[in-house]
Amino acid sequence: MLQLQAIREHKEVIAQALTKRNIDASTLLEEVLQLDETRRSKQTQLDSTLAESNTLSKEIGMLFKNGKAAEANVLKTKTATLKEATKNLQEDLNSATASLQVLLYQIPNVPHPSVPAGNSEEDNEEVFNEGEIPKLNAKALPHWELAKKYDIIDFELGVKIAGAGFPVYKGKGARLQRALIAYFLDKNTAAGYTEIQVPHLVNEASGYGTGQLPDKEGQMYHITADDLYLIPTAEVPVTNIFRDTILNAKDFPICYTGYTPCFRREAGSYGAHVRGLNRLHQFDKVEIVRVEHPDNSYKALDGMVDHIKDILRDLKLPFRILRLCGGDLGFTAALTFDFEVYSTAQERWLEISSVSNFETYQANRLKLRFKDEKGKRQLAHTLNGSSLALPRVLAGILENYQTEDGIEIPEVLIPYTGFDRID
RNA sequence: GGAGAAAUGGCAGAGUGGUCGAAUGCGGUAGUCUUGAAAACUAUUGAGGGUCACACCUCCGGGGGUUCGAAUCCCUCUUUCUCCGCCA
Repeated sequence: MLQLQAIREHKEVIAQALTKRNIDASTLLEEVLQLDETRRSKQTQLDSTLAESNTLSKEIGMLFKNGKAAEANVLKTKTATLKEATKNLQEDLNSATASLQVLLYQIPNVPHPSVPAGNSEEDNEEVFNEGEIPKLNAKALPHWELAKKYDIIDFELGVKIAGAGFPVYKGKGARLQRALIAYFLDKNTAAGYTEIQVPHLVNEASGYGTGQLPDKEGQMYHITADDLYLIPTAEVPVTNIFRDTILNAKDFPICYTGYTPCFRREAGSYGAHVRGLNRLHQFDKVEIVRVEHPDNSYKALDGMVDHIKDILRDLKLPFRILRLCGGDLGFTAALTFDFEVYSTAQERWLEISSVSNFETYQANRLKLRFKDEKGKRQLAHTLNGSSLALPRVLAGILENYQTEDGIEIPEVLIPYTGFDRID
């Protein structure tokens, strides 16, 4: 959520920056300012009415104490009208505040100056590319066929138990999943991230805190009986640790990592690109989350990007990094780098990580602040990234490491799997 | 799931209808003293809105109500603790 003060001061600049997302927010911003104006004037009226009735109440108290009941009763009738006015003003104020909130929820984050203009993923800017794309033999298979051939992932069984998009991992497939999770967590903790385990279900306030609500309402599984949501990413519970908190400047940087399953309804997804592990309703992911001083957040973002590069080098997977264009940028992000691994058998790039700086957008909703050096409170910056999402890493490994008679295991994972090939 | 008790500032803890945004202690910050530190002493120390700055308004778990006036009374929800039941 954008800060009102920023909108008041830089309306034009913000509207201009939002055109990169291909939206014209100028009327919306104008409405926000007008509503804010209304809200403040109602607030002022309410305040002075309350002040008046507070004064009267005190006088009435004094009069009763001094035995002047008659005079007190005269004042009482006066407070009745004030009370009525208070009630109306309070209602006006509440409705102005609520409408303002609704409007603010509709405005996405302002893109960082480096974000390229563009409409779709076609316009994302490749900023880095590394690793040899292996030459596979003609009989190379996509991972869903490999999964069947070596009996390591059973998609049909998942359909029977839950539905499409809920695979069952078996034998070495299951072990490889566990190995990847353990390896990622070890790698992240070695880089200074503190490992935590968080709830996999969150309440509504948490959904609003990180911006999944109301924007992505239909994409989360909602348990109506208890009004809880299954998390679409660990970002939600981990970042919400800091909802309604005031940190000290010396607490930075705050670095957390956690493994969770992620649940996504993926309503509206279809087609060949959702085959196999490419798009699932439930998948595993290890996430990194940072809370930073505003002065340091972009340096932190670079650090996270470097960290993920390092993991992919370890795994010896060919990858590239994209700077997302305005049209492809998530609602809450100011700048996002996507990591993609090349799937040789599918002959396409698979997104395996997304690293973003949200600046104060989430912090404003979360009320995540810190006391700066002068003791003044200001909003912190939040960042997060996948480190990494399992299914497509698994797909990349299966496809790129396949040989005619088995699948090799990347060297760094062997201590975790306890085997060096699947055959 | 049943019965009972509770929820107050960073923490502990007073406050049962008016001058309470809230005693006191601890903690934090600044200062005095000291070569330095500790101790002691002094001052200061919650959040949000609003204002150029004041004023002013709101907040004692959340929501609603009674009252001229609510931390204090009533209703409701949530959470915590104790006992019983169940249980990985």
